[in-house]
Amino acid sequence: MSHSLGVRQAQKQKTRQAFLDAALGLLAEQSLSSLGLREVTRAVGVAPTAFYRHFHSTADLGVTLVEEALGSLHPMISGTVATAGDSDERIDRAVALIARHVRAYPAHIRFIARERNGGVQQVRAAIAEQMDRFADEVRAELAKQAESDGWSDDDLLMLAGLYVDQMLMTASAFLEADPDDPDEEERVARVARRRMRLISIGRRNWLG
Amino acid sequence: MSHSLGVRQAQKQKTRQAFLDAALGLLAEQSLSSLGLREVTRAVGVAPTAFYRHFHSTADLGVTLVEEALGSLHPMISGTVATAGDSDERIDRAVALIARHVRAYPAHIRFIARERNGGVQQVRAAIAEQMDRFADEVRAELAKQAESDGWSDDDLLMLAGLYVDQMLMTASAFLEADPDDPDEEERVARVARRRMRLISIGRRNWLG
DNA sequence: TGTACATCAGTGAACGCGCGTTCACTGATGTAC
DNA sequence: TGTACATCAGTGAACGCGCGTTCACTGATGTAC
Repeated sequence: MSHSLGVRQAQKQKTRQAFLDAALGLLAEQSLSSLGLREVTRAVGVAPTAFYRHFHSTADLGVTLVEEALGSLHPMISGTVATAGDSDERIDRAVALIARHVRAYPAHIRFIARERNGGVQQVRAAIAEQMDRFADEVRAELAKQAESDGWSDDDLLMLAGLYVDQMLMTASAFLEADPDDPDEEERVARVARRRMRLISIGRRNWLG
Repeated sequence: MSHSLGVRQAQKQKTRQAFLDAALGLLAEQSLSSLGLREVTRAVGVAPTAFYRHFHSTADLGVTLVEEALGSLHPMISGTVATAGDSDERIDRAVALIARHVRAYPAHIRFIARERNGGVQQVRAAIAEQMDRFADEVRAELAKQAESDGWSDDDLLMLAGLYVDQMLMTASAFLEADPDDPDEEERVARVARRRMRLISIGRRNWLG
């Protein structure tokens, strides 16, 4: 068989991914600024010095994790926006979509929520940049909808930012909920739906 | 003169406060989970062992900082809610109040925003508890307003939580703004005002 | 007021430990001919 | 296809350092009489 990558490159990528996965796992219980290089290599099962073949520092690894985590968030957000109109049924589906994503990628959500205001400036900057990009994509998506007639781009961006922040907060709230207690999850979902509904009502009556 | 506290107790309190102040200063640039006990004692100018006369651990110190920081947030939040009605003028005043508070206590805001999702579970729990109390107070305040006729307590709590989250996000956004660039600050304020206005419109038309 | 004893906030030496980083290395993979 | 050399991901020993925590201590403050 023919590979685009040689054996060596493939193995390197595999190790690199093992670093990212191990770090994400460790970050469930601590923040990036207290994550040690040796701790990560121990979890992967390689010598501490191997770390330097892939990253300059744990901050550098953190920036890479931002790309990965926000990459997984992307379909969740665009899916939610495409889904979320004003009808209650569409809001229900949007919130269910968020809940499903949180169950699929809890570590990603936790990482982004934590490090968005965390102690590592490079990572904060990377997250802020990606969130701004998300907001702009959501703005473009909203602009296509009929409800946005008469809205300035600036106002749409404001609304988009509100949606994005709200989604991340909802996702973060789902994380806190005990996965074995469906009641608790449903309570989070109910609040999220009503918040979204209130924002939708605000949107519908904006300038009007 | 007669004191309620002896010289010894007064000195102890002074040192304790010095620990809290030093820690808060150090936490401008890092998160609690990476804050070292020796780092704090060095900043205060006492021996490392003196720390144990006041706190069990840096996590314990963090919980105390939560009380202090959210104590300072309290007037900001109740002031904002009392101020914030639906009129544009009242929203302007509420946002200006937040901006003023951020300039007065930037370290408190940064600490709460960072540690709300941070790596120290005890501190996260303490913040969550206080934020829930805030939301409940805001709910009680909202209940007194005429606009809340026909609202269930549950819906009011949802709205209160939305307000509280929004205030913290606004405060956090002001923090990012370069204090020497009034344009940047004004941009943050404009977005915050419009978000609040949209929420107010949603409130006014809720169930209606 | 004066004396004798108790308290306790802050000290300073000592400890074992894990950290990040350096360095020269090994041996499998890749390349040129 | 076979050979000789280059590359480079991962190794393992070594380093100096700052960490959290222990312990017995000191000396100013507090209390009892």
